[in-house]
Amino acid sequence: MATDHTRSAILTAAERLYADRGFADVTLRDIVAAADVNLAAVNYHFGSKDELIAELFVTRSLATNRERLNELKAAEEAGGGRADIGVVLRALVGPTLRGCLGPDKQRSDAARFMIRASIESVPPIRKIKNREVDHLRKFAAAMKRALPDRDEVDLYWGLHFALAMAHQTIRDTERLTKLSDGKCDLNDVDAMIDRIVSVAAAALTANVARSKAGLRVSVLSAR
Amino acid sequence: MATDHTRSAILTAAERLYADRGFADVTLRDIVAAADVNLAAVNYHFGSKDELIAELFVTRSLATNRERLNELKAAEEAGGGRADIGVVLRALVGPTLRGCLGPDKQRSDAARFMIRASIESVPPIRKIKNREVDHLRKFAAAMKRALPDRDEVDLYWGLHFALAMAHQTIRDTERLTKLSDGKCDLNDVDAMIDRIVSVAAAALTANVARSKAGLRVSVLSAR
DNA sequence: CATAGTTTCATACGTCTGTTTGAAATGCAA
DNA sequence: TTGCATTTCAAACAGACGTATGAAACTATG
Repeated sequence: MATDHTRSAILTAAERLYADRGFADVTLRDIVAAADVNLAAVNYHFGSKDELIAELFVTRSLATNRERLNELKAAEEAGGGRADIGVVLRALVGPTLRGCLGPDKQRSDAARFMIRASIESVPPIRKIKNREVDHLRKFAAAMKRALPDRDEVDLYWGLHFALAMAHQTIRDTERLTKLSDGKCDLNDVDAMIDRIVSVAAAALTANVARSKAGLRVSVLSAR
Repeated sequence: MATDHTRSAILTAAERLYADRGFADVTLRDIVAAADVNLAAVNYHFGSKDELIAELFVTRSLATNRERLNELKAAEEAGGGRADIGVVLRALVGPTLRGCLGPDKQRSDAARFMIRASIESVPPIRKIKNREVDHLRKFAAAMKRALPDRDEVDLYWGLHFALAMAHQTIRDTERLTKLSDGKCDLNDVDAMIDRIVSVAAAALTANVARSKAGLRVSVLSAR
């Protein structure tokens, strides 16, 4: 009651299980067993399984977005209303990557839960997820401020690619580890963030002098 | 019998449904309804649901890998045993991207099925998927031949990022379309492949003159 | 045509799912 | 304590799932 122990035990257990095993493989009975509460407690406290998932998602979604925007805002204020493109991208992918791969177990569950949610499309989440676009628009705007001369479409692609690299890196660490025989160090989170940000930033800045057509042709001609 | 109509109808319907809606949401009853065959036909022809999925995956996996390797081989032979890095990356991501987003409906189902399979980790597939690493090793080797001076670890990351951008682009076309208000054209598949390949290639070549440390610091200092 | 082998079909089985129920337990105010 | 509201609990529910069964329909060989 005071802290509603049962309720939060369910949330914690559910988040961890969903993060570890995905939505499809986890049943309410798994969750209540992990939380050590009665089966009916879920429906009593949350109404339904879907509402439990939805609550988990909105909570974490708001937290992630807040963290990203704080980092962005701090950077832009420090730069007098404009931040370097690398810093903008870092604010975008940093929180999630640090969360997923950092040492904090609770944060890791939370971040990995969000990755699952962004991949496995479960009905209660799908409805809410549209808001994410509004959130990303703020980053697109910051990127535009960082690179005012850059074609808008390039910026959207850059943002898209940055998120793609971050998500795939979290989701499929196993394959990269195997492929590289462990040479790609996935424990050094900061180095990894640097790598992703620098690739995305390079894609947006390296050839700003060249024309778009020139870039295209140089690749096309290699076919 | 002659063509085993029932068997192939099941395969076709299953592939389309799994591609559209994912593994979790599709039941055998959905599949047999779409294929217009009897429920028991699945177990009669394939043994079990898992074996059906496995057959689907193995078939498509082999086909994709063959297509990629053909493209790589042709390019390397044309270049006297060595292909430009852009061409190697194109052979890696091209077949899947063209398959998923191209006009051919059957191919699109097949490619999108493979994307689902690479994301939603269902037991019958997980076991087989380890072979993919062996397949990717061949591309890592080709990349090494294209860029012999480049640090091995950078190449693995580059390969990883190229696949990441390709997969995310296929999986989440909706978000990018919304974010860009339709300005990012996802129908022009070739332009999209160019974009992904050029970003990945740029990440691997643009700063070959600079030291790795230099690149890192330039980004780190922007924090 | 008759017969053996293959394929289809309706139907049912057992299990697992999310949800509901009504009683028991608990906490707290008067 | 008594009384009332909240929370827990064991048990059961209806429905959906993958799978199994045995009879019917079909195909093709002798």
